[in-house]
Amino acid sequence: MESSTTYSIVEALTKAIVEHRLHPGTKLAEQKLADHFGVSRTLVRQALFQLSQNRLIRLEPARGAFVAAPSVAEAKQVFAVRRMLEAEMTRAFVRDSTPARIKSLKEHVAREQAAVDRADVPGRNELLGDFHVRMAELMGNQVLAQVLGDLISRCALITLMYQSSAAAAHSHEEHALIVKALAARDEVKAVQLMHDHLLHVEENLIFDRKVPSNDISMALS
Amino acid sequence: MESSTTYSIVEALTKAIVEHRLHPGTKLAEQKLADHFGVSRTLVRQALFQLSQNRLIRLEPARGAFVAAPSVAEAKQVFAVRRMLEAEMTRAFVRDSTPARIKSLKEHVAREQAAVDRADVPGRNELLGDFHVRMAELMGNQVLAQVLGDLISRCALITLMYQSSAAAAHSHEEHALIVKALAARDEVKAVQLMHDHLLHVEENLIFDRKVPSNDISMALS
DNA sequence: TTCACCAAAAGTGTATACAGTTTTTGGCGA
DNA sequence: TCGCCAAAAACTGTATACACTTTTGGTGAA
Repeated sequence: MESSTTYSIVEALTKAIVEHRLHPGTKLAEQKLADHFGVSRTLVRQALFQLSQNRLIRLEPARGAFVAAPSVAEAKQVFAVRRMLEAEMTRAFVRDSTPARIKSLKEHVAREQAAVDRADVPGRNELLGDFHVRMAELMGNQVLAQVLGDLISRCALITLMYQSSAAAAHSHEEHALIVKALAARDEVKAVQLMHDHLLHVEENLIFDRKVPSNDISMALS
Repeated sequence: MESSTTYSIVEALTKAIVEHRLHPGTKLAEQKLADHFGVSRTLVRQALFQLSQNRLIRLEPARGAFVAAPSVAEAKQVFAVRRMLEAEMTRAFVRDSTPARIKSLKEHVAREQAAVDRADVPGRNELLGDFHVRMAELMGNQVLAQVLGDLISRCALITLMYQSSAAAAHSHEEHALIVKALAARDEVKAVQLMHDHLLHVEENLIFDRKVPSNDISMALS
């Protein structure tokens, strides 16, 4: 079960949504997607169902699939959960940190820096989210990494939609500070920095945008 | 999209798996399930896909669906994440606790007590898990409640499979102590109790069972 | 002009058909 | 008796068909 074709459709749509080629509210008609990908509606429906579980789209009974437009309230809730989870994750990270783990995080921050330097906005945004998933992975807890990954992809739409470029740069700086505290094994400081970092990201969201458009083929091609 | 029929199949299978009428490793053939529920394979496949996302079953390409048998390692990881999340949740709960919330938790614990008293094992087990979800819901954070609910249902198989009856009773007592600390607004103690509680649940799991059986119709009827 | 209404078009929800793969079975030979 | 292989059966993966619902577009009356 579970073909790679379905997965590739999920990937393509995810990318299109996260990169804003498909705007919130846009209807995703099954037959149009099926034609575009050259498959039957069956596979498209599987993909849409999975995307709905990822909260990237909304399924309305008998009406179809629409690109999600997460509410401000939902965004705040997601960030609240992330603060809970990541504060403790940071604490645990310090408690059994190793030179290899610190090194890996430092390398990640360096990649962020590179993306910022060359003004690679999509690359930078992806790396900024991955920083947090990376920490989870380094702790060797697959479940943690997956849960956190879900949360981050769940608010990916939000951050990418509402985060200013300046705020993104700020995020990168805070990552560097967090790694520094981790390297110093300063538990209290690291936890505090992580907590504040997530608070800052949330505070810097600008909830006042608007976007039209709805051409599926154009967005995907 | 998303019919209630699919949902009812998911419910029925979830119940059967969690209540151990379907044992880990049992194959769930689509046509047999379709016949049993009186629907086409289409709906069964949707249900199976959803169950695989809930980690209650495993989908193997071209081979089919099997009731999941979570590994010990995975169980430990799930509990680690729960400790992280719930420690902070408890902290947040104390910080803005209200008499109504405390009352609601006390009532829940009373229901647990009732289930224990009348030796209602399935009811007790469900309530023991719900205690934690209840806390999340009371905080008014839907996302938190959902994430925690997923984690709990994810290890439902484990706890229900490996938890001794004595350990379950112990869980109930610890819930009562946690509520007491919450009512007293003793943040440090409440967090400590919650942390230890989850540690105890994990420690009391007995990883040495075995089960055969594979008759789908019998398990579901 | 605006609104209500109805028929046609488009779209979703479920069942079924069919191709390709895996599992089972039965028989043959060592 | 056991292992091995091929044919059959069973099952999964994808496409298609069809019923039912929603949307659309236009017509007529207020």
